Amino acid sequence: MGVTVKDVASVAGVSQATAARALGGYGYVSPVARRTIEEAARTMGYRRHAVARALASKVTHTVGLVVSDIENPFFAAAARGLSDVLEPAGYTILLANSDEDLEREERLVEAFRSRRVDGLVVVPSVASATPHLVDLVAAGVPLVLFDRPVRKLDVDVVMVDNKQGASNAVGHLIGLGHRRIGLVSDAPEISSSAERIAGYRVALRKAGIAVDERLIALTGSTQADGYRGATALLETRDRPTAIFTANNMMSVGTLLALRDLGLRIPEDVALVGFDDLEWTTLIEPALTVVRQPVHEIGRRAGERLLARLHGDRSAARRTRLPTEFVVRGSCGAR
Amino acid sequence: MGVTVKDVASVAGVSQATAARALGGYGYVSPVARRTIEEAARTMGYRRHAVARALASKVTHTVGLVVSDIENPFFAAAARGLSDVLEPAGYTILLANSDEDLEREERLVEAFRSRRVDGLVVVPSVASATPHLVDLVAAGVPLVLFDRPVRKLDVDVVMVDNKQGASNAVGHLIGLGHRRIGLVSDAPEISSSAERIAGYRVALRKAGIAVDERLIALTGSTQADGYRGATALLETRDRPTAIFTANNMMSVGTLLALRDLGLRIPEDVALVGFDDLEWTTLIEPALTVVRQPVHEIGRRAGERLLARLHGDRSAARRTRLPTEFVVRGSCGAR
DNA sequence: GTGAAAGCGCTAACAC
DNA sequence: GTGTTAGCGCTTTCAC
Repeated sequence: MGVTVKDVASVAGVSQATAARALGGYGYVSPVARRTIEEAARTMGYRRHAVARALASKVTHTVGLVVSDIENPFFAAAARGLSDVLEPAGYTILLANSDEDLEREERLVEAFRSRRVDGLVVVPSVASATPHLVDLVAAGVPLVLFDRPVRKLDVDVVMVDNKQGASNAVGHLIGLGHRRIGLVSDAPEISSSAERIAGYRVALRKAGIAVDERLIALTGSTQADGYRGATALLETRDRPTAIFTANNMMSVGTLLALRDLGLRIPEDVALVGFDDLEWTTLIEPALTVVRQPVHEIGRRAGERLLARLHGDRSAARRTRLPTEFVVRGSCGAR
Repeated sequence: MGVTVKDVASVAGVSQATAARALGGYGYVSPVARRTIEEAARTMGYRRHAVARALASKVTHTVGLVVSDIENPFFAAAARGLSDVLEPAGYTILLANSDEDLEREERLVEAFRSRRVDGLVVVPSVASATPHLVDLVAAGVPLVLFDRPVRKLDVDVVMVDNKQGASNAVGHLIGLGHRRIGLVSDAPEISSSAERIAGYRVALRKAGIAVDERLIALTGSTQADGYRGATALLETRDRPTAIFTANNMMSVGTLLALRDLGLRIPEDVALVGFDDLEWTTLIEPALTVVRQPVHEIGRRAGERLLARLHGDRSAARRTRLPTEFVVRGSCGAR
């Protein structure tokens, strides 16, 4: 069916090796032969067979990406950033969603390995070094962790300074006079969330405010979970005067809860969220947020992976990008 | 480095062919042999080599997905839907962004073909039958078009009834008494947009209202473009009393323009948008929208592709999913 | 049911 | 520079 290097070679009147060199872009080929071969290839409709090439060369020029859910704007943006650096470099991205489920993540990583990806970028579901990642690293497959580190796994990580970002946000609220500040977050098993929770605690402690555990709502990862968490906090008789939400899903859920309870922002409850999305300036008042450099995270991860793919054997690097605190109306500062 | 079928075979004391049959899950193998082989494979850490398998069997179990931009929530949701049906079926998705650019799209499709994907799902940048897609179809590679059809290309398409959706929306606005209804859309070269524009015209015509071309702002695909388009419409002395935006990007741009001009919704200008996203109920008033079944579109595309992959040779099918008109505050109906 | 042998289409030594 | 010759790891006839 398809035109092979061999076919092109025989038409061009050269050996398969020469045709392969010309078509594959490696080794020496005389300009004359090259032209003849390329001409033949074009008229014959030759198309490089990446699968055969990969089998012979042991390099697939594919990279696996495992995110929690590509529908989460944060991961979509990061995926885009990653693609923007990997694709021009000749790599194709294999995409999969883990839904924060370890078993799924294991299956996906395994599927990618059997497809012999040259490297992997994964958003780890759990913070401890699970076998599927340890084995991967032991086998020498380049791995870049995205958004979250994994304990005792010495690989490149690209993430933001979650603790600092959260602490800034909560500190800002404290500066505004708030003492009872609620936190709505998803599970601390997700290490980025754990760091944000830690940042929340640090800011309070630094201000000499005792952490009231009843003001901390730890829940699932969905918007509905955020809604429930926020509602629980808000329905107590001694409700918080301000809330910090640990990610965009929690922000949406909390916003909805606030509305359903008829609470005004920032008069009744001040709000600061993590993640800056398009709609944050569309709502009234606009949401004060901790903004992450979403594309940059993806790009950096791509660059780190490319370096490894190009043979960089230096020590694992932990890239911590700074967050930006964007003050708008919801915190009550204006 | 890696453990091969051959290695497993020699340890298990069978021929390579038998081991391959047991490990590959095809052909006959006695229960006894199978157990021995699987046991050996497990202890030796055998991992199937999908690349070699693909070369030999001519089936890669990979599917290429080309979207305009994975960051657009519409495409992210569709990608998720696609993944939800393809992944359980054993397929891996190769993802790429075309940015509505034909040349990029061509390069990406070519890259996927050289990787011998079993099938492709693409959101075509242009509505006319360009060679890269025609050749693909001629070569017998299953192709499913996503969101938009391509003229004279007889392949499966999964999309929504854009014209009907747009016409409903505009008709609703007319029913509310509006006569000067503006339209903010991206380029009509994008056929889904062309259909929405057509729906807008149809609704007006049906109501006996002459289409005023000055009320139609055709612009680029970004939110900034939408902002510019809406601003242009709104700054005329005889501005529209209502606006219909053809997609989520245009909606955001228009919302921002409205705010910057100090115009209230729906008092000064009523608004209805295409696409229903999370934030549409977060803003005040909530946005009245034409909702697309985003996941369903992706899932259907996946099912169509699976059918083709499984040998379905029936006539190309055009799946048109219905949209849903969701009335909220921005249109002024409440 | 199992084995031998011939590829799949390409890269990679190595000799010329 | 170019050709020869082995594979890469698996599937796939086709005998037995």
